[in-house]
Amino acid sequence: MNEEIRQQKMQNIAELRELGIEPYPYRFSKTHSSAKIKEEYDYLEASETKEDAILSTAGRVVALRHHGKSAFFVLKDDSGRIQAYIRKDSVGDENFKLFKKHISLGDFVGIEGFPFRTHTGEMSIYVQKFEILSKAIRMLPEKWHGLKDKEIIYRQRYVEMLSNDEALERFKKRFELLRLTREFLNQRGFMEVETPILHSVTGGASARPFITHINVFDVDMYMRIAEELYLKRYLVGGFERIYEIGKNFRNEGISYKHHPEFTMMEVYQAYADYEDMMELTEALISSVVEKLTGGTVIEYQGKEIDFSRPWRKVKMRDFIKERLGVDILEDSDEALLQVLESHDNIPEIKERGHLIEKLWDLVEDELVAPTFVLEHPVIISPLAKKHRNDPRVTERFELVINGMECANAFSELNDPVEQYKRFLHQAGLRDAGDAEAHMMDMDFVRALEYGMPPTGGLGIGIDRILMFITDSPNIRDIIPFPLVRPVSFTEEELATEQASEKKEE
RNA sequence: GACCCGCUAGCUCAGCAGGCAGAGCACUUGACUUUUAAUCAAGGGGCCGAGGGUUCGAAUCCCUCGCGGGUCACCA
Repeated sequence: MNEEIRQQKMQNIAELRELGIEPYPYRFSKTHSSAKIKEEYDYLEASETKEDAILSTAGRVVALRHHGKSAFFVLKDDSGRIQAYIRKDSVGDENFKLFKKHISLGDFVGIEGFPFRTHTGEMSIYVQKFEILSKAIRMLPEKWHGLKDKEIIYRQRYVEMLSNDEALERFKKRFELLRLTREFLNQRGFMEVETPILHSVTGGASARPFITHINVFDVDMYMRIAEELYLKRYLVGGFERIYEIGKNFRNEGISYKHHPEFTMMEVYQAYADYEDMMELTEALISSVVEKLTGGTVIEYQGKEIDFSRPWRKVKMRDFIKERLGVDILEDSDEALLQVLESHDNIPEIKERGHLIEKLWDLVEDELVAPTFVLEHPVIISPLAKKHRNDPRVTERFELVINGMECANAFSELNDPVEQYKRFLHQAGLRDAGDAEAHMMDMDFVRALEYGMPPTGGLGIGIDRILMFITDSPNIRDIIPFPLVRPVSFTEEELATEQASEKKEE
């Protein structure tokens, strides 16, 4: 970074200490957020003051305009921005000199004063006292264009948050979504539970896991790829309505819709089936979308997406047959492969399940509005119950929005013998080189042998839903601290080291 | 993993027929007591991502590497 500016900042801090002013003090009594001030004194007319309403607020200085014997500055806090006005005759000569010399863009400042509205109508605080709360050494990104460098945005998200107001709002929406989801489920009588993240056998999804090592047992373990199998153990144990919101880890590629570490919400309801889960999905997602965007029709990357209920339902078999002319239940492997070849989309593993998944991928993009895709074949659904009317398919659905899979649910398979057979088939695929096939989980089979009630289960990809709500083109935009390739910090260390030596002097 | 694009001041970006490294904001100094992308005057600031090559001369052309972005492939 700019060494000259850094030196100036360090010099500035040293001077403050000489004046007996601590640049990093301990606390400040903040009575009002910026938003609260604007709300509470909204009635003030232009040029009107409210001198008897002494209040205090604090935030980061994000704009500063000196005018000789007065100055305007803007404090940013987590509710917004508020302008402050300071003048020589309001704080005294000494304090004003201190302000001019030692308050810079980027610093945290606490102020006390009263609200007023300027001639031009801007709600402001007339500063009577101010206090340095934390000095910044680094310079803020440009005020007008904001921060645009994707590398800084992803690697130093805090810089994006502090400089681009939109970023703070985007992440507030993320946590608001989590809050609303919990509220919705709690209201329906679901209890939030937790399951392990370190698994000796991991399952519940088709994915490559991360491998880690536990020293006390001296064995490798997996980071979970799904919460599913442990949540169902709760059902065996006697819980009836549970959910978990947590991180899953999949050691696979990164794309605009894939991130190795992502947030999944899974819900399980005893005595329910996939139809009930469909109702739950529709109700939950349309409710949070409406609360967070203010409507049921959203604009996503210039495209209109309508979340109004009820959502469209298509059977996987029918949709593929309609678009590609091939029947995934009746036609031979060769016939399926032929269609894939004609679309230049040949899977590495030529097993029937993979062929079906590949065929689906070809048509999935056509679904823009939220659509339930129903009745996946048994072969690609090792944890779902067979359909009550057709043993070739399962009672399962996936929710597709704008070509992206956002939820997955089924009437949970609870027949232990059947589950064992399904695992065996998957184990066969693993042996044949499919690294994403499910692992045999004998403890889970044993759990089912004790009896699990008929259960509806549902998983929702929280990040993807959030992409639509915030109109974000890339999943990394709504993951606060996305995975980045590690880099060295030699330059940063050197600069800080020099500063620390200077401080010792 | 393959292909394409990018990397120049703290930030946003020019400069790429090869010829002294630029602007705006930010920073420093000064003026200014209702500004809001404040204004005015003066000034400082660069390993042009790294390394190698071509050339009298490279930010600019070529090669290798690093980091990032996008598209495709695998995956939710």
